[in-house]
Amino acid sequence: MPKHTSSGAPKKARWTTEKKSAAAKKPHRGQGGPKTSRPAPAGTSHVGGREWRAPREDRRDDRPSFDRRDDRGERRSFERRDDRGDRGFQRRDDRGDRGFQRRDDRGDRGFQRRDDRPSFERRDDRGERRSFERRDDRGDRGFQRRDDRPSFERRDDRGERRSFERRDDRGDRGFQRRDDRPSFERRDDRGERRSFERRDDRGDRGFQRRDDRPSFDRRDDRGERRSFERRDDRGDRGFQRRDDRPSFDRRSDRGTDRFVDRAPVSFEDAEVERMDADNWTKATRADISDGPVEVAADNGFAALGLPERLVERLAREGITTPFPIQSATIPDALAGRDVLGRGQTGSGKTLAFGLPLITRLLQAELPRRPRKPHALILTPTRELAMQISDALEPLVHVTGLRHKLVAGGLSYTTQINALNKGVDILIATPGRLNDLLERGAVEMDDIAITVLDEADHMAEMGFMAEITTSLDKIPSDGQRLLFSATLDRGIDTLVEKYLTDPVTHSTNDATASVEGMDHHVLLIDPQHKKVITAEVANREGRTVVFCRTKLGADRIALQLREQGVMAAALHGGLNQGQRNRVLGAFRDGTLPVLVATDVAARGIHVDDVSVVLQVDPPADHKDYLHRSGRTARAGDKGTVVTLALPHQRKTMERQLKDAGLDIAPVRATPGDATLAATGATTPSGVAIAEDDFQRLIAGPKAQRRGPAGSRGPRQGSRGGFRPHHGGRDSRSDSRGDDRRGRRGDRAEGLVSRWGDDDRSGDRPARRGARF
DNA sequence: AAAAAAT
Repeated sequence: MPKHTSSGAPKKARWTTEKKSAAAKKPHRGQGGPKTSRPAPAGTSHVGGREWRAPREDRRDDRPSFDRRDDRGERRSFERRDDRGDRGFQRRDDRGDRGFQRRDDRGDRGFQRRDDRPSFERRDDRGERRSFERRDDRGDRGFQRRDDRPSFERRDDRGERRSFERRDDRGDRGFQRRDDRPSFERRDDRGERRSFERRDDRGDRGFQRRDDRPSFDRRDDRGERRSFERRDDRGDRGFQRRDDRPSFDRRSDRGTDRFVDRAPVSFEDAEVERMDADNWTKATRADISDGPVEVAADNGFAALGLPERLVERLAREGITTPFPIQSATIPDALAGRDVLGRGQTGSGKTLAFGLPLITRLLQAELPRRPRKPHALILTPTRELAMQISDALEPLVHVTGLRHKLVAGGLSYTTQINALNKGVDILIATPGRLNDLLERGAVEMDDIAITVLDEADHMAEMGFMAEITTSLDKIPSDGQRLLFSATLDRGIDTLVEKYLTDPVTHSTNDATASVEGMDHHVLLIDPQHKKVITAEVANREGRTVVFCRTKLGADRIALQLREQGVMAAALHGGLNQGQRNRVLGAFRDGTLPVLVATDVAARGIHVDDVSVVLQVDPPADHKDYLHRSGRTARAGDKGTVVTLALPHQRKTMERQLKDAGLDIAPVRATPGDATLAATGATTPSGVAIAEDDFQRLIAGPKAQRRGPAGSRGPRQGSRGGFRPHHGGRDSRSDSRGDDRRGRRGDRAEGLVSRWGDDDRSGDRPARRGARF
């Protein structure tokens, strides 16, 4: 029915394609139009006036695992108990609260929920309530899973057994889960410890908390000091665990055996690695103890109607003049309108949606409620989610709001705990978000603002089903912001389904982003690819090499190292710890060449990438623009080199045209002048020692024990990776009081350095670029 | 093909 909910645009090409493929995979389910009717009035401020959605049924059914845990209380520490009692009450309140409204609401949501459960009623209800998409989605997912999985080789192996049961009785999952996840318990332990530590910290932070103590909790969520304390605690925790539940330890150890090919063999190693990964947002805490900052009378952000606190915080970093995309979208977004924003790569889209989002939440003064965030920012990759989280952190911080990063590869515990405590802004990747939704750890009832970053990418096949799963749970009267450097028709389905009377802001043409760049398309012979790649990559400054596959990335990185160019691969086949370390090292400057799949194609900001080298041509012109956009950020210069084999020439020419570039491919051979013109030089040819490389990207366990194979001679705690103390380079920190000093010390790991260098005020050239 | 959840 509601096919014409929103403005015009009746094209359904994408939809059809998607439908087709879904139907092909899952023949038993019919097709249906997009559901979600959006009765919502357009363009009004929803946030303030919005009623709280009646949550739903008792959680008990939905989240057996939690209840179970509660029941099991024995092991719980004291803190835990307090915690529990606390939570118990809250929950009950919640429930009671809902009592009345729930009924109204039930038709709406209560049932949906039930669908997730294995119960019978569900079937009855489902037919109607359930959107078709949802079903397709589900079937789809089942299939996709299988197809998709191969790439996650490891998981495949691991999941083998499970996949059986899983698939057949997905609804049953609740039960299996119980058996399956001993590790949660362990994590519970971790959680406990944290609350312990928290206490110690409390005194520490008394000051900042006065307002409504966002900092305390937020920090807690982020585990900021964890890396710090962890060290002291480590042994401790080990013991506790052993005493408490040896059986679980054993089990999980067994579990990690499946990671045969990887360094961490023990559970502890894996866990430490996880924690490390989860740890890296932490270093970016803003320091609010700094004195007030002059906000110039002509501050452009103030003029846009943003609150003083935000304006001041931005000014503190030298950000006083909004970029075009920001000037264009912020007023409309502040007014509560749905926005489609297209701004060139590196043009500050994060702030364009981040600032109005924060502002509106601030104005709305929504009560913070467990598991019910008020805003959601969805991104296609974990790294991007982290980057956004870090970029917004200081702004969220000064407004007393809380945000939380919810993404795969990071600990569930911190995420769930944070959600339970109440979070305003959720920054998420689709998979983990859906996971947490299924677990009942997060609910969308109170989401008032939704942002889709890289929206066109999210609208592509592989993502669509997953994001609609989440988006369908969001009240339809909220505000929605879709952003990307390339917004094409692919997003029509999304726009139609989820946006109401959107305003489109397109600053420049999508191709304007390429202006600061030199583009070279080199026609080469296959046998020269390896050498030419090395020559182009061997230069001053940072280089990002893009290739099509994960194996390709690994191989090319290896080949580069063999030729004397220090390079490391970044792709989704690595665990999060590895991903973080590699990207951290690249941001850091310790790794000059990053060889990445398209995981790094969008949104990732690294300063001073001088060259983007595309060893494999991009899939389409949009990818060309996004990949290229890793260089020449925020007005900087950059070079883009694309290698094309003879048979790829035509494709490349078309892409260049579509991208609006007037570039002709030129022939190139190793050592040739064309190459030199791009800054290429001949590498030493002396292979980089594997040890040196490993040290560069080694995880914390390698620090303690050495690499998996040669774990004999100890390499001191200063293996280059984690200069825990000292080793602080001179970068950054235009403002440094003792507090920052402390933070710097403990945040020195490569991993936890995200926005750090970006954030320093002494790099005017790139000011604001990280946003 | 990649990405996004894997206890």
